Amino acid sequence: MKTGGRSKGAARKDTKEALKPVDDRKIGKRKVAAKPSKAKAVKGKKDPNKPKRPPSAFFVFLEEFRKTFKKENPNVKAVSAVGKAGGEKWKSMSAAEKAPYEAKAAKKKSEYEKLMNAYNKKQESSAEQGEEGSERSGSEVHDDEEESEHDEDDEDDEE
DNA sequence: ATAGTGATTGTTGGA
DNA sequence: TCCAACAATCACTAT
Repeated sequence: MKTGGRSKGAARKDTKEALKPVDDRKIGKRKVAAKPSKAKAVKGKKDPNKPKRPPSAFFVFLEEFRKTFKKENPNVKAVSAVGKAGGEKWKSMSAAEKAPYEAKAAKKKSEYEKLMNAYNKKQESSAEQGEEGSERSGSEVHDDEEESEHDEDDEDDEE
């Protein structure tokens, strides 16, 4: 039944280029700017619910890659080495290989949205409501391996 | 001693 | 629409 349910995926070829304004153009140093967090955070309020950005598929792959890389190169002590090697390999991987990583990344995003929801709710609700250590709610997530990834659309459309 | 840096790409959110 | 900053990691280095 994918004849009718073909909403996203194809038909976005035109915007594809538009969506990709930068291929590998150096916009500048993406280095993280000053981080007045820790030192300042100590004084300011702590945001235990502050959801950090979900790791992209690349990071998911990188995490595993790091282990392998370090395992074969225990002498390498440069994060840049793993990053470069990982990035190179990542580009070498096919969409099919990245699929599982992307799937995981997709899930991470789902959780991120959920965390954000709670984070927003908290902020909107009240600054303090007595949850500083009063986390006693059985909100155990069911980590079932039930992924509904059955939307394998076309993957051959890569010029 | 603390925290910032270096390098990778992707994702997300803001302007 | 587009850009910019940040996500992990780990040893080193600067103040």
